[in-house]
Amino acid sequence: MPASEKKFWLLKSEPDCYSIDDLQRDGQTFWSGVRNYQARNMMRDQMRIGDGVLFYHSSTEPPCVVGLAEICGEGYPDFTALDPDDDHFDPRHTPDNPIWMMVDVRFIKKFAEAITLAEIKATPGLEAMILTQRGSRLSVQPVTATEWGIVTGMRE
DNA sequence: GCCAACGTTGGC
DNA sequence: GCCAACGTTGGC
Repeated sequence: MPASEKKFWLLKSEPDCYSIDDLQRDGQTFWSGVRNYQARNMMRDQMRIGDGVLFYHSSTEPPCVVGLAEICGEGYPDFTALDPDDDHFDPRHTPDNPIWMMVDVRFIKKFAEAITLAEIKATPGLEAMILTQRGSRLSVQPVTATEWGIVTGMRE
């Protein structure tokens, strides 16, 4: 796709649940279990194959961006919502009326040294990143092309 | 483990 | 449709 159409995202995951090492091992995965409407809407309406992804580990010490990935499959119903035994089961979600969506994500690289949240907060140009905003809990966040350039440039 | 911030739920 | 109560997230 033309560079101007490429979008960028930050995806949070608790590494105990699914880490960058898991993604490196698997090559690609489905980004299931998102149960927030704002995040759902972005996955359903805006993510396109080839979009860039900052892979972020949350609830770690320190929390950090640990590598890069890309969108390799566009929004489709999250089948984990159908499974009563799954933590993310939602009885309102049915095959005919799906509520929750997921995308596919492909591994690109793991940083030799993770970029900590503190480092990001201290970097000029990243003051407006959603990640650095107080109280920001969104697990799927848009990242501007400028922010993407600055963050990825920190480990080149 | 604490707790601020936020999203969701449900009574009215 | 308001809003208090509740549950969750996630940095610290």
